[in-house]
Amino acid sequence: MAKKILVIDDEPKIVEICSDYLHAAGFETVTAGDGPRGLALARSQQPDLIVLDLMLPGMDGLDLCRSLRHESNVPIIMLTARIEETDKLIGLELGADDYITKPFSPRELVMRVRTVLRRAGGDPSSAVIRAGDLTLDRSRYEVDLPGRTVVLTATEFELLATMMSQPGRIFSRAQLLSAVRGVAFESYERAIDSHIRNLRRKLEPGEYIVTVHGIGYKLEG
Amino acid sequence: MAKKILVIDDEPKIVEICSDYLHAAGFETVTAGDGPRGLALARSQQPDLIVLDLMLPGMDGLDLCRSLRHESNVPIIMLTARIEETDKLIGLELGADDYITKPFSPRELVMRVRTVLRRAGGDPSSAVIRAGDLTLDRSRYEVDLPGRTVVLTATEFELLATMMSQPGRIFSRAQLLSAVRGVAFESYERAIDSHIRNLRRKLEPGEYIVTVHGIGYKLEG
DNA sequence: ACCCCGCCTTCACAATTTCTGCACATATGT
DNA sequence: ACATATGTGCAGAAATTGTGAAGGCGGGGT
Repeated sequence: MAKKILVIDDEPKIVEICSDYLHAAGFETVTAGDGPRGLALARSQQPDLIVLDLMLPGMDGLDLCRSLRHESNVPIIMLTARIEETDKLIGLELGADDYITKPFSPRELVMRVRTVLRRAGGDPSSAVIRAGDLTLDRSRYEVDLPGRTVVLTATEFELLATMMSQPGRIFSRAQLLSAVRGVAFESYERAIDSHIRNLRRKLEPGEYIVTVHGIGYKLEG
Repeated sequence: MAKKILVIDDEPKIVEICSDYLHAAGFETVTAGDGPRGLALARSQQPDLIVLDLMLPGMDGLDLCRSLRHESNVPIIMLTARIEETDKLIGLELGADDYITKPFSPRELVMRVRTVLRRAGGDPSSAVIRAGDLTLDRSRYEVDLPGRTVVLTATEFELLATMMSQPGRIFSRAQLLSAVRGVAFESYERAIDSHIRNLRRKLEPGEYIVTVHGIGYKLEG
């Protein structure tokens, strides 16, 4: 299946060129000319990668990048006008996966897109997972939320990690159970309810876990 | 002076990507495509840090990791395949300084390399590790804490040194055992419990060692 | 060679933490 | 209002860790 790339830039020319070359390289593309529309498309289209201009009218690319990072782990390639800005980007630890300085050749763009996709494409379980203002660190077995660190039990931790790996996706109790206890584990599915409750209590007053009546649970997203 | 990084992986593309980004980040790099060559380079080049793929032709990455550990204290970052659902502790069983799951982003690699180097950096000449209140002196097999000096046994010392090398990071019993006994010695994992207990008693009344139920132990931090 | 002593390992059992299963109260959707 | 699904409190079950004690092994001294 073709990977979907979202291109966000205020210069129609740039957008068109990027889109054309990415198409030619076998990618599906979606485009936006400003920040707000880009953010909306990122949410509705769930692209596999985003190419984002640093300078945008209406919403700064920097803010947009930060917003996007809060909701998903989608790979982002930043387009920057100057080399100096590049240093800032790295220094700020924006969370972009790569950057390209303008002017750039379309060939280079395609190459970078392929490269980033190859190594960042859908990795559900790295040591650190972020979703919204939750940050989960496997190597420390801790979850940070604004202002404090929460200690979770192993089961609660795996439960949260599973949901955080794909914010917004709905998981059935059976799926959550197998994620926590390994495959084919016969048990009372509603034991999950108890763990969800304990998790919610520890995450208070935040409302992170959403109940989907009749289906299961999901992380807000 | 630029730090020298040795990258060992059988996939030329991976090696190239790592090498490029490390170069861009100001490191000097040396590369090897298989285990034996990697071991030889580690000996002849004496790199400041090694990035090592877990899966290698000719010589398993894990064996190589152990061999390297026997000869020097060079920091090692392991590259591992995607974590299986059932194997939530794969990262803890490696006995390396850190690990990264593939696919990974270049910023993540560079960040981890910097972190590990900073951790291991200190002054190589004085075998002293500090973490919070604790100061550990390898040349004397002693630990200083506020107000007094405690004498430890060899096992207790290595145990504490391992945890102090990365405060806050969790270590499984298996990992602590291999850190203390060199390799993954087949032995009763809960022997670690006894040493932890003895360590705690000697460190009283401080609460330095934290139990993470179902996972292992870690140093506060 | 023999004994003593410190250290590591192992075991059995107690203490503690976490998980599961229920019963019943609430909430949701038709 | 009815049928179904979810939230909650709790107690027993299950799993994990803490602890004290005993045995093994090896080094040093006699």
